[in-house]
Amino acid sequence: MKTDDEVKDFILNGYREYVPHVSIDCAIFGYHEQQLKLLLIKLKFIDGWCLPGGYIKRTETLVEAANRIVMERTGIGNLFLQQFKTFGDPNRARINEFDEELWFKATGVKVSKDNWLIDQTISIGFYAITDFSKAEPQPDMMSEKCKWFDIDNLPKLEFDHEEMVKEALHTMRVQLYHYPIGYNMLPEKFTLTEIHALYETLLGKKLDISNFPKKLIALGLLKKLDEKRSIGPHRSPHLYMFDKEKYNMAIKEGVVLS
Amino acid sequence: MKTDDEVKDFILNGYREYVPHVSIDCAIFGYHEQQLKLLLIKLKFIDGWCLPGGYIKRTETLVEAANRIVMERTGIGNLFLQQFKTFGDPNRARINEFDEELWFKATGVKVSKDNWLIDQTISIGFYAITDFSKAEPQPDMMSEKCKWFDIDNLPKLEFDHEEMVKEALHTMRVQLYHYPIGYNMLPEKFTLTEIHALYETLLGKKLDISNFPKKLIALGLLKKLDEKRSIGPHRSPHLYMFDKEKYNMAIKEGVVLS
DNA sequence: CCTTCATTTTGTAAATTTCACTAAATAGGA
DNA sequence: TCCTATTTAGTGAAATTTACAAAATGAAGG
Repeated sequence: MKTDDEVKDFILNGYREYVPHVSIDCAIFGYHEQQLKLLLIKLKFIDGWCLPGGYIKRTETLVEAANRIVMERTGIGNLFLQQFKTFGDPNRARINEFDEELWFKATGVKVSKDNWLIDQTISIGFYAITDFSKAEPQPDMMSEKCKWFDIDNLPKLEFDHEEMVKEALHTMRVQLYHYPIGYNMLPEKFTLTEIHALYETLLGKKLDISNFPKKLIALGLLKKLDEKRSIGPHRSPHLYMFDKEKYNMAIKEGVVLS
Repeated sequence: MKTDDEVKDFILNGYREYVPHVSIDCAIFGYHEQQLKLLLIKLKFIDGWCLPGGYIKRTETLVEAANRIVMERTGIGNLFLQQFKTFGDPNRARINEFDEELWFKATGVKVSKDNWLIDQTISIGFYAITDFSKAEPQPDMMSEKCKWFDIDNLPKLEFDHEEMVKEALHTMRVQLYHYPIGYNMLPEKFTLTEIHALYETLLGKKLDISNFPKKLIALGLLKKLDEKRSIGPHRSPHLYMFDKEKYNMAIKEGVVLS
C-alpha cells in the first residue's frame, strides 16, 4: 500500500481480497552484539506500540501472508517465519475502544462501526529471528514508526501483544533445540565464540562452551574452515560455516540439539 | 443443535453468533489397552471421515469453543485441549467441491453458494487425549457416525485432516516430554506397568522400565501408595497416584521428562 | 510348601555430560 | 627477541544418565 487511494480501497473493500476476521501478527526478533531485540511498530490510528500485523489474502498460504506482512510493514524480507500460537480471546482486540476520529485523521477515510476491519479478529502468531544490523526497518503508509527494542526493555504493548511476545519467546527457545534457526543471524563465516554467544543470548542462559559446538559438528551441521580471523593480540579463532545441505534438511525435518 | 430448526437457523444466520471464516478441528486421541485411537466423525453432507470440528462463538475463548465443539459432536466433555497448529492453505477446504444437493438432503436447507459457511475457512487445530473406554461417542444432528479408529489403521480423511493428524500426533509426542498429559487416561490409582505401557503407546516406542519410574518419582509427580492390587497368581503391584499439586504445577509450568 | 510368573529392584557396563584445568596462539610492548 | 595478557581450543577426571541383564519379590494355585 503506497498511495492514499490504495489505503482507502483496502479499508472499504479489503474484505474481497482478504479473509476477514483473521489476522497475522509477527514477533520479529533481532540479534546484535549479544542483545536480543524485538521489532515493534507504532500505527497511526492506534495509540501505542504493537507487533507488525496484517490480513491474509485469499490466495496466500499463511506463511506467505506472514512474509508479505513483515515486508510491507518493515521492509524486511526473506525471513524464516514459524507459527507459534493463535489468539482468539473475544476481548483481545478491544473493539470497544475503536476511535473513529483517530482513524479518520490517520487515513482520511470515514470508517463506520460496521466496517470489516472493526469486527472481532482472531490472530495467528508467527515469529522469526534475523540479524538486526542487516535490516533497517522502514515504516509504510499505515505505520508511523518502526523500531527495534531491547527484549528486556520493551514499552507497554497494545492488545494482547505482551502475551504474544511471551509465547513467541517461549516457542523460539524450545524450537532452538530442534531446528538450527541461527542461520540468518550470523555472518556466512563465524567463530565458535560467536555462535555460542548467539545461542546464549537467544536462550537467555549460559551454555557449556566446550560441549556445545561438538554437537553441531557431530550432526554435520557445522563445517570447520581452514581460515582464521585476526582479533588483535590474541589467539586467532577458527572460522566455521553451516553445511547448507545438512542445514536445510535439519530445518525441514528437525534435529535434537540438546 | 438438537432440532431441525436450530440447524436451519445456524446455517442461515449463524454468522451473527459465530465468527465466520474461522473454525476449530480437534484430534481426540483415545487410549485403551495399549492401543492409541483417534475419534473421527462422518458428517451427513460430506462424503468421508474427518476430525470433529465447528465454529467459534463470538463470546468464547478458543479453548472454550474447542471443548464445546467436541462435546456437541461426540458427547465427550471436560478434555484438556491443546492448540497445536493453525491451517490456512487457500485450497485446504476445497470449496469448489461443495455439493448443494448433498447439503439439502442432509439438512433440508437450501444453501446458496454465498452462504457464510461456504467461504474460505482457516482452521485452528486442537488435540486431546482421553481414556476412550470412559467416553462413548454420540453423534449429533449434523454427524451421521462417530467412531474410534486405531491410529495405524485410519481411513482416508477429508480435506487436510490427514496432515492435521500428523501434526497433532507430533505435537502430542513432543509435549508428552514437557507436560504430564497422562492424567486423564489412567484410573486414579494405577500401577507402574500401566503408566509405563501408556507412555510407550503414546510415544509409539519402547521406554526402559527400570529407569522410567525413577524420573517421575524424582520429579515428585508420582506418589507411591500403601495399597496393592490383586492380579491373580502373580506378585501384586504397588499402586501409585499423581501428586495433584505438583501435577498441576507441571501442567502449568512444564517439566522435562527425558 | 513349592512352583509359577508378572512385578519390582538391583547391579553394572557403557555412554554422555559437566567441569575444571591446561595448552596453544597471537600481537603488542618491554 | 622475549614476555605478557588474553582468548581459543582441547583434555581428562568426575558425575550423571542410560541401557541392559539378572535377581529378588510375593500372591495364588496345586
